[in-house]
Amino acid sequence: MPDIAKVYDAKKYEDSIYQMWDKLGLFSPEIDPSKKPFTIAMPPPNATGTLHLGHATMLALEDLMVRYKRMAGFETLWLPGTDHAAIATQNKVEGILAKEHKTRHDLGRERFLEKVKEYVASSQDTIKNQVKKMGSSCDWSREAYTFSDKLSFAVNTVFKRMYEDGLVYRGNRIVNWCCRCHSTLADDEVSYKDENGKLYWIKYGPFELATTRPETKLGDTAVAVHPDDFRYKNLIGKKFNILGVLGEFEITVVADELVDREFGSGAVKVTPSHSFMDFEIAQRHNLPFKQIINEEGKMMDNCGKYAGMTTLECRKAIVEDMKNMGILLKVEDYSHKISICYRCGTVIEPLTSEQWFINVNKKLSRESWQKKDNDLLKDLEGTSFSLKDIANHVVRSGQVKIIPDRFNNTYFHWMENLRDWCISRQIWWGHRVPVYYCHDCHHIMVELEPMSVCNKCSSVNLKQDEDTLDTWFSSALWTFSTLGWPEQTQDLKYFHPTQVMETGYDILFFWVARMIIMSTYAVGEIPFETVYLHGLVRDKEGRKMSKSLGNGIDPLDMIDKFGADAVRLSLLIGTTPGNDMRLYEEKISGYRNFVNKLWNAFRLVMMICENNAGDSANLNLADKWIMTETQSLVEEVTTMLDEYRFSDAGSRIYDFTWSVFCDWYLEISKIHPNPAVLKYVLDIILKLAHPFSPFVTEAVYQEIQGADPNSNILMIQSWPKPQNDLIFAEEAKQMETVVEVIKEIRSLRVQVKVEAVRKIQAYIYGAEMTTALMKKSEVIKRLANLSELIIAQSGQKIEKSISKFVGNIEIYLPLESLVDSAKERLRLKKEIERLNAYITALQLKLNNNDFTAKAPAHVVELEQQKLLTARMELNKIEEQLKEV
RNA sequence: GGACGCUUAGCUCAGUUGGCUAGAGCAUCUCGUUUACACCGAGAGGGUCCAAGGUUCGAGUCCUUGAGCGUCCACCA
Repeated sequence: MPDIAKVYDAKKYEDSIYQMWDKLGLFSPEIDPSKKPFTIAMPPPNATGTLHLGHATMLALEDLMVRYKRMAGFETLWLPGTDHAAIATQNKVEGILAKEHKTRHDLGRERFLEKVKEYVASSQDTIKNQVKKMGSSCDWSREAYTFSDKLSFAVNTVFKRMYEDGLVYRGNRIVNWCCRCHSTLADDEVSYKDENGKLYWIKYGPFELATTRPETKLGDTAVAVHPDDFRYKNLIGKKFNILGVLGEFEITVVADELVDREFGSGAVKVTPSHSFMDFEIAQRHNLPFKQIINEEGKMMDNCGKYAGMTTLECRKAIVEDMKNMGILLKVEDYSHKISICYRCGTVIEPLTSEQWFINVNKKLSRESWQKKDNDLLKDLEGTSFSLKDIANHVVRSGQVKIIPDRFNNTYFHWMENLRDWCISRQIWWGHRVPVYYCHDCHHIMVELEPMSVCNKCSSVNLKQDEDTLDTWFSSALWTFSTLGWPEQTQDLKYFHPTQVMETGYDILFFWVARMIIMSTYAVGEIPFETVYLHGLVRDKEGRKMSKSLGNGIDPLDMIDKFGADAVRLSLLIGTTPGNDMRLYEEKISGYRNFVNKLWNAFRLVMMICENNAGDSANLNLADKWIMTETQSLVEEVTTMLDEYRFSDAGSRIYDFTWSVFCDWYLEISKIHPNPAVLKYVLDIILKLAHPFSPFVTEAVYQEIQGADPNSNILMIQSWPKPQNDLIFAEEAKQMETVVEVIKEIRSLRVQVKVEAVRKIQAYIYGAEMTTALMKKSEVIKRLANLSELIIAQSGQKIEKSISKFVGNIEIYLPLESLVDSAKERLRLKKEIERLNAYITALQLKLNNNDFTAKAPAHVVELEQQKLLTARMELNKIEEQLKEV
């Protein structure tokens, strides 16, 4: 073996192995109706992004599932792609322009978009190559991009259909406005942060009331109180002239349940145009709307001397003026949460604006939902349903299963409280709203393709809507737009609905929920059967990784340092769905060690096989044991993978490989080699481990085959099945005893401080295990470092020795010179003490009639067995104590 | 204000319908280079499983309450 390195060199293998798989076209499935498909639509990373640990986690998990299913015989499609990431990308390019002291307005819409396109094109390959670095076996021939012509067509198609169904509408309503991004945001694109602000108490006509935003007073049109609030009952319905900083203005007093009597004075000033709650109250009570803040976040012309100020400047000025007028009663410290933009952190300005919305409550008929012959509406009563109803139903009825299931509640809660989804954005980078306005006849047209002539009056004086669509609108179509929809392609028919959607729980709402809404509506199918949610990767202290903290780990650095397999394993093992995980270098290096262990196991197997002829027919005790262990390994790992218990499956393989195969079977093989068995077990390990660590397993698989021109590829081998004819329960048990005996001798040696190099004698009285022990006497001798081993069924106690009893088996190490009788007696007494406590506990349990009557028979039997064994050991020790 | 999660060895975490003298990796200590691997081997120490109640023959596991930490959601101006 001179040519195979002692240390596995990930760099030497990973890229070339990936290229080999790719070149052979192994990532692309065939459409084969005789086989079941397994499909995952990869959550598309931002086209201009770089790989972070969230991506790495996602890729490791999905590649694991996909590789497993591929080997298990499914036609497996993992469809990759990128997202145009409207706001995020536009912000990036604007940032670049800012360095040249330019804004997008300096360039104009067209040139700016050119620039973004260029930028995307130049950076798109980066993320793609990084995805490949992880070993992702995704089908690049079907790669998609949310802003490609095909997917844009799908976007327009859905928009048009929704418009025709009355689900998309244009309305002047209150929206979240980010002044920096200069755009609306959906409700869930708003984050919150704590702020230590002030609560201002104002004299307000007959009221005294508290507000955090005195500047909005300029837009007040009402005061609201709780309908049952006796303090204000006689004021309800009346109108008052309020003294304000710009003179008097009129308000109406309305009663609304939304008002909290406990807060402040129980009276709220109502600013319909700049507060969600106030907007709702105003709508209910037909109150006038008065917009005072514009889209730049500045006070409008109707604000007199305050016009042109930012809201904060205005707040300062108004507070000062109110103080001077004597209508500011007091100012209290007040900490509360303010809403900020999730992209840039700017404070959100709620304002009313003309926007496009998706109506989530409008009901459509049963027929319009049932587009396909499937179970979509199964067990659903009623004749018409809203987007919300159906999205709720498919999860409630179990058609879409969320792992872990506690996220069901979160999902339902969100869905039930969902308000109409504002989908128009005032940024330029994104799918332009496919609506055209005729300036001559005022006809409004929703079109799939760009149009230039009014289809009603033939005027060419048309203008397309300036706005673009929320980036999540296009990603919501991801599972089907990527398969060719609205065309009824073979891909769509075969691969949709997809089987698994794997993503972080942080985008359950942004994305997962919206995919369910869009797929059920547009295709009439659920988008996926199972949602597997992974947690966030945190640092060793449990903190979020961030640039400012400098605690981020770059997965690419880690791949460079430890190899992709090690990175994958560190993200797969020791983690549970839906829970955050911690990652740090020591963890990754630990799995790098495992990868190397596997590599060296292969080297040893090769060495042994080179020097020994195969003798597969004749299985010895150890062979039968490892065969038996291997069968249960296969069975358990398969079950765990089927149950999405990836961490369990991974650690099971890890433990078997290291602690069973390497520590025992390989050591035994140095004495009693059986090449056929060695190769068989190694082959199983490679197959089972392949979905977790594809590179090293494939590298080994290829090395084993050497220069064979017809060599096989591990990636497409069949997943192993447990073979009943290779299970030898009796022999496995015997071998376990042999292992235990060796462990005990080793332990005894250290206890009495026999130098490691010194070979000693041992007597073993094996009782019913004698034959088995004899068969493996050579192994015991070598692994326990013995000079001489005497095995008998039974015999005399050996004086001046240290002893240990494994059930009925007696072990003596005659070490006259080393045995300190006093110490040995003490050791034995301690053993007796421990055993006595144990036996007492067991007896107590077994003497309890309730236990024997109520516990299952096998549990009782197990406890009895334990007692029997403990008693045997106790007897032996007590006898031995006399000899010392 | 609601909902959820976490709390198990010094550290990071497993522990699947209750059956556990509670496990792993890292770290620590002792010893070690015989045909793979020092990215290694052998052995050892280390835990009232957050607290208090309850259900049960039996609780790390189920229920109730509480504490600490964390996350998400919501129209408290």
